[in-house]
Amino acid sequence: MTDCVFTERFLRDRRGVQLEPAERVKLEQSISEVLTFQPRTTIVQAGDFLHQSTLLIDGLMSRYIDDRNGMRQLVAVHVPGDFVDLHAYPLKLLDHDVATLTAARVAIVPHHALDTINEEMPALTRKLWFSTLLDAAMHRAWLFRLGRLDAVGRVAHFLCETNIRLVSAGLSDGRRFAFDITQTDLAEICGLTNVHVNRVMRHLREAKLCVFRYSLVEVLDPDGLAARGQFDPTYLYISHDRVADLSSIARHPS
Amino acid sequence: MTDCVFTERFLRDRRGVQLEPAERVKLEQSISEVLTFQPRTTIVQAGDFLHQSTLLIDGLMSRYIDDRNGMRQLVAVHVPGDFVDLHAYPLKLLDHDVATLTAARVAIVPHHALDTINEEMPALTRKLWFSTLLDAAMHRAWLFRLGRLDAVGRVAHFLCETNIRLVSAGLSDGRRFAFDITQTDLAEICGLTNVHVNRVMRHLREAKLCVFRYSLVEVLDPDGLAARGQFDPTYLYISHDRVADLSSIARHPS
DNA sequence: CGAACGTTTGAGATGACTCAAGCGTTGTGG
DNA sequence: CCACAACGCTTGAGTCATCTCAAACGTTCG
Repeated sequence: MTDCVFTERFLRDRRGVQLEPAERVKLEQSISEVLTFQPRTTIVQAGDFLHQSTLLIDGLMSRYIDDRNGMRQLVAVHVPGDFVDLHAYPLKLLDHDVATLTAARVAIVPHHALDTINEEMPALTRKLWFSTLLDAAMHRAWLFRLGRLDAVGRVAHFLCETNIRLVSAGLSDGRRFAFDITQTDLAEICGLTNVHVNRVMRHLREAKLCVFRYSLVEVLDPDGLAARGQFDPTYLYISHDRVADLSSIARHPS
Repeated sequence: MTDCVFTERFLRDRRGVQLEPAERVKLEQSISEVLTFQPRTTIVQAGDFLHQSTLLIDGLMSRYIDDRNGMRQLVAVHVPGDFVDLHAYPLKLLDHDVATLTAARVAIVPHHALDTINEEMPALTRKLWFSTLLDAAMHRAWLFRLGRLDAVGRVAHFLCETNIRLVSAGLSDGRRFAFDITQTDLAEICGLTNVHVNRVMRHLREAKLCVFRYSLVEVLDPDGLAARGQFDPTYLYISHDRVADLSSIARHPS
């Protein structure tokens, strides 16, 4: 019996797509190897033809698009449990780069294994499909953030999103979480300059909403931060019962 | 033999996912009805539980998120051939609204028909999956646009994208296309105010890059417009041979 | 200890916004 | 057929959020 340690966090707490035990075993058996990468390592370049996808086990990863002048826009940040580039399975090549932010441990899933799942396990296929659409839903929330929020709102919204995702992954207690990225990363996420992100962080600190220092995010006022960022977690498709837990965790952190 | 008039444009010219005749027939047979909507009609509200998806046959549609103050951010614009809310099949409920921009004719595909495809036609399922990931790739291009381009660049980028998509759909000759949306729509797409979009359009006109008037977009200088918007169409996954056609069409419009 | 990197602050420039008004076009009812 | 309302487009003036450039400071690591 396979020990399902690698896929443990995949689709955890997501509405209506809990994996059946057999599905989880199948997925675990689809892993060909487990690799460790250094921080800031590019693992996929835009345009590469891919024969495998990457499930993040530990650490943080990003996906990004660079412009002609070396400016960078992050289009996703990935936390443990995310199937980072599963979309490369139907797409075959990507329109963006994929890199680690921190040191990261990942499970490699060859596309021929996904072919087998696609042929033989339609229900699991639909759950994998769901997981790529969760990323698309996050893209849309990011579009809202960039298009309609001011600088403080954008950072607040992003921090709320990350907090909830990390609670789901068991890596935040709803009030504090380790988050080893720089203010420049935050700028590339929120479409701002690093200088302005610094001023935004000071504002959030002085407003007693959130402190981010020494790679640690402390959410002082979850409701206030969510209000400032107009954050509504519906798009994360967290199970209803789990959402209730999250609010209570945020009020009474362990 | 079913006449495949409704799905004709679906995945047309997309790299590596041409539909087999049997797949096209299956898809066509999955359509339960064909409906016509007035302009500016909301057809799905965020949070609705959905049992069907919508394939756009004629007209323009949009997907959008509204903020707390009535500001709106469009997250997608759909052209004929787009399977507008296919992602509702795995997701079951959406995180955003869906509405027509112009009058629109759509084909309705019940989810139980997609269940059959999911169970019996894994190759077609993967192509449907691909089509939802194409939308995700467009989301990412939009994130780049909002995060890293200035106002003129954002509008230029969007017009380039729309031009290429409409060429693929057979609705642009690469130089001119009918596009019945307002400057306020353009503002909600590009994260700007309608007043500023007006100034941007004047700039594009005076720079002899593009004129948008009377619901008609005229691309005066395709290469110049693409350069101004840092537009690279790779993310649209257009077939290679077709891309060559497009460039030549742009140079010698029919 | 020095180099590299990330954070913080200041001053000045600028792109986009807000508010306000006028204009053009379209559709409708008297 | 005209009048008017509704809507979208255009322009101007002034404000403000964010950017740019520059320098200093703190932290980490070899």
